[in-house]
Amino acid sequence: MRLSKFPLHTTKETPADAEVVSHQLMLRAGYIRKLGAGLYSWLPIGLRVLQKIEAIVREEMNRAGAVEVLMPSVHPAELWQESGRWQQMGDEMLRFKDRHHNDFAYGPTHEEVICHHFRQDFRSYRQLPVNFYQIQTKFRDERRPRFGVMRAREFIMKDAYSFHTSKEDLAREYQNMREAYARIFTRLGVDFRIVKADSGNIGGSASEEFHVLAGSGEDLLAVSDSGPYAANVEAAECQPAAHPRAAAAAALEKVATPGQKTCEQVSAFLKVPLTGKVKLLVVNAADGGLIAIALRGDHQLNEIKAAKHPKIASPLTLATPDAVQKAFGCEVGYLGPVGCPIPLIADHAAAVVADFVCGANDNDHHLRGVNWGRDCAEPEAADLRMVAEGDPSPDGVGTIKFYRGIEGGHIFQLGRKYSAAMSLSVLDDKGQSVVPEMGCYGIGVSRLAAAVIEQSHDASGMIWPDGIAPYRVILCPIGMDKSETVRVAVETLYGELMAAGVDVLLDDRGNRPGAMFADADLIGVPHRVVIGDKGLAHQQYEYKHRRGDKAEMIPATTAAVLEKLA
RNA sequence: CGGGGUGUAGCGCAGCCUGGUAGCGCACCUGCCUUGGGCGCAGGGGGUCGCAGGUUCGAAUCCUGUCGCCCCGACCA
Repeated sequence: MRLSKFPLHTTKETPADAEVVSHQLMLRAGYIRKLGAGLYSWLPIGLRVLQKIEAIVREEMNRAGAVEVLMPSVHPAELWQESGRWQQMGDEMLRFKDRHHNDFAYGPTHEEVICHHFRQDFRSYRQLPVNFYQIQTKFRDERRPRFGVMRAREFIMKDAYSFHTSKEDLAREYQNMREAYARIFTRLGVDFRIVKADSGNIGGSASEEFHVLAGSGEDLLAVSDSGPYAANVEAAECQPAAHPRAAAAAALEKVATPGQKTCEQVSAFLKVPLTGKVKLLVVNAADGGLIAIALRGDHQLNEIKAAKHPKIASPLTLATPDAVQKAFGCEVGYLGPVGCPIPLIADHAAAVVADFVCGANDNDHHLRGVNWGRDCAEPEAADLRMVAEGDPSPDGVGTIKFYRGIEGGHIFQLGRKYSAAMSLSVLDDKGQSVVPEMGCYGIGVSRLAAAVIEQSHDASGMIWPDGIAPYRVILCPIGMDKSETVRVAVETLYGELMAAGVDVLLDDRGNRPGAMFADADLIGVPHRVVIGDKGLAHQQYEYKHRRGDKAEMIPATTAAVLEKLA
């Protein structure tokens, strides 16, 4: 492609509202343009990258035995009412009516639609397993779209849905997809981790996320420093303490702590470490009443784990200050387990603290030297807290270290949640009707383009791996308009590279060298060849890799350039 | 959804407090010049100041309403 015929619009200045580097660079390099909040157009140069990522995804999905389909973005409401998600999805699902006043949704995901098609055509176990995938536009009306295409409302997703006659076969396909995903992420050239995940809204049992590691990532990952364990902090378990609780040594004592409400304040005021304090949170219980959760002073509640506890209301909601005042007769800052008027569950770590400090259930007072079993009832213990950096890994190998990641893929074993709700069935080999097991597997294709940039850029711009670069090589002729020698040389090279099937970009706009180099660096083309009178005088081109800091002279032949690309 | 901010040329911004000819940089057009890291000089085009009301002789500027966008939080693929 000749740049003189290609609409490339780069800027020196960074748009004011772009926060993360990928968003800034995609705007500056003319990859994307904003249409509205969370809505982006892909311009020609950006679309080439998107299509190359799609091509890799398509190749690996096909290789893994999945078959491609294409389903509509617009879904009749009836399907979503049938699964029950018309109500559950809330405002995240965009809804509208057609001219007949019938309800529709713009699909945020396609379980309902694929299930509908499955039941139209599938009757026998002989037709299974099957795995359908598509690469298609989704819309999720995020409350706060941000970071450009990294968290857009409309985005491109590869979603796949598999159907099986047994859990074992589902587990086999899940593993197959896991391997396909690992190949995809590897081919994209990114540093990634596969982590255990909470399955959230989609539901189902086993689920893992594929995260591209990046400081700007919105997810926090708990990864063992020396073992295989890796989980999203939302899903990371915490093991009960390996050591039993120490025996009570201190006497119970009530102390005045005027105005000291937070654990940090009390800890500093009484000069006890945060780990020697127990705090109480009051949340709404599953039975409609209140329930107290005891955590060690330095720990945070994991709301997802807590909401799964049978005694706690789901979704988890904090009790109002008024409700707490009414139940405890004091403010939120002075709660403690001694004389707790409502049921109490303690996190494993809080349950093994001895001689601890806690609120006295009396304004401006705390207790010290408190011990479970002696001063209050032995608590029911559960895993309720957020994992912390430095914790032992739950699998016993290594300690937990935190990383930030961008979720690029998510795989689920759904089980029969949707197949049962949508009344799917096939006959098995004994003529019995069975509800198929389902898996689903997603990749955020447009998000991955941004994620790669987050991991691979420098002060001058993007740095694409060869496999997904918009063009692999850019030719920069110096003084092309003046020098016939340069013009002939670069035209010849350009023609021969095109003939060799190389994605080559020729900067024939007549710019000065500085401007050409700045654009080449910004758009991230991995290989650059400079053709000038100086080099040609010695039958040489100048070659530079985008990652290299120095250029080198190579023979002025197409073969020498092709060798660099190999 | 709660809190904060912002809307002036394609982009980045000043002007607003204290009402009186709408400006700067980049980009764009023309000419000359220049050609190894976003050249230089000269000339030029482009804005109903988000929208709707109001106050005023006069509103980008003051008032009211409304919409868009951004940030923080909560929530969530």
